[in-house]
Amino acid sequence: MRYSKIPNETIRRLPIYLRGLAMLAQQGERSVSSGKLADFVSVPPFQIRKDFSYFGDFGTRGVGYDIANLSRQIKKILNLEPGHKAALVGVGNLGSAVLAYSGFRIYGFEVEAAFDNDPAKIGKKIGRVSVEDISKINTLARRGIMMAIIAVPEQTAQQVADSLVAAGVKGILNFSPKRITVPKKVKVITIDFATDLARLPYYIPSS
Amino acid sequence: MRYSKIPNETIRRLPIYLRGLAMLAQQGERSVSSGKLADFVSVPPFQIRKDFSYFGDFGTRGVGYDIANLSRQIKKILNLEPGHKAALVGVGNLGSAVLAYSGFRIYGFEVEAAFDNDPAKIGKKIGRVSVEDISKINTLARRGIMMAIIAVPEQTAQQVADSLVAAGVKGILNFSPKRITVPKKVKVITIDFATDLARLPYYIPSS
DNA sequence: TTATGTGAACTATTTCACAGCT
DNA sequence: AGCTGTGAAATAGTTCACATAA
Repeated sequence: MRYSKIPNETIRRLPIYLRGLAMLAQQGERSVSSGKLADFVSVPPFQIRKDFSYFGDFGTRGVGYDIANLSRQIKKILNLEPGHKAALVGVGNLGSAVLAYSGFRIYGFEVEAAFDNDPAKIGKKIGRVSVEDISKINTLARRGIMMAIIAVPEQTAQQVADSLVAAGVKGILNFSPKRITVPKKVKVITIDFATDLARLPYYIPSS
Repeated sequence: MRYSKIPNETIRRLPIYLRGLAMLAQQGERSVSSGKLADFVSVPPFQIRKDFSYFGDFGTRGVGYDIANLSRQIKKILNLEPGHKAALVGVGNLGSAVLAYSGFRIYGFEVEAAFDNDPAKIGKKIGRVSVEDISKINTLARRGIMMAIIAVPEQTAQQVADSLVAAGVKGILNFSPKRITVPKKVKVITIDFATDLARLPYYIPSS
């Protein structure tokens, strides 16, 4: 089944596997079976094997997968080069949480730039980055930043998306519930936690 | 096809429709066709009609859907009674963003309680709620709160989940990347934005 | 006319069972 | 003996075309 069409769901799971592998490596493990990895990531073993099988033979029969090698392969598939840079737009509570979050590191990411339109925030240093005026978004291309995180109020989300696209950004992680419109070649992933919360009661039996 | 098994994906889309309807209502519209709603929510019209058809005949042929009625029906399906209460655990940047977010309102939600283990935060009033000591989680049942949002560092996420389950919580929105383990009857929805960011480069052509 | 509701075809994804290496 | 890799079956979800009702 090698090199056939890859399910989107498989791509969605790869970063989860990567984190599981990072945890196992940290525990000093060198190799892992699909069964053991399954316990870490809550994905059934046959699903894990099938997912990997789309890309190649990464394991050794009777043994399992070499953690370092498998991690390298997944990173290659996902295009995760070390030192990948992302920009953040909107340094409110949510944006600050994103800036403070260290969980991007295992994916080789760094949030390298932050923008806001609030003069009180511009110039402030949060963690390792200084907050820049939102009008400076147009410098992203020359700084080699092609991914951005939108964490602004929904009224300004589309406008920010337009600036980002104009600045050459190719991928956007969008926290605003407003569906933003971008050219087809730009990939948008939206995280909308109000809708996620809203479907929780459906799965709760009585009340 | 009425009353047959409902796709999970349909349930996932219902809150999105609800927001679209709320926006249309705010613009003074009283009725809407699947085609017009499609423009608002970026879901194709036939998908919208099919989704509704699992639950009943909500529209009028040749006319469309009555916005007020359709909203009421969707809320009933999702079990969204007005005044639904949720608790927040972890009042860091992310938790504060959740507390400040007004987008829950159209779903009839209110974040009614907030907990943290930091003495500097306990007792502080953020928006309408006072931060309580995390040991008070056990009061949730008697306060009629059955849903919770976990926004704590991943090391403590499982422990918090255990307390919440012990306190009778039936649904959890989990922002920590650690897969938390709960009894089967408790529904967990995980939002893991690092993994979402990590698959963005896959969809970006060159680099 | 106009727009819904839906069976049927199609496509995507998961699950299983087991052959095949090490 | 143990664990991977994968075809084939089963399940889930999407898309279409059109009969049907206002």
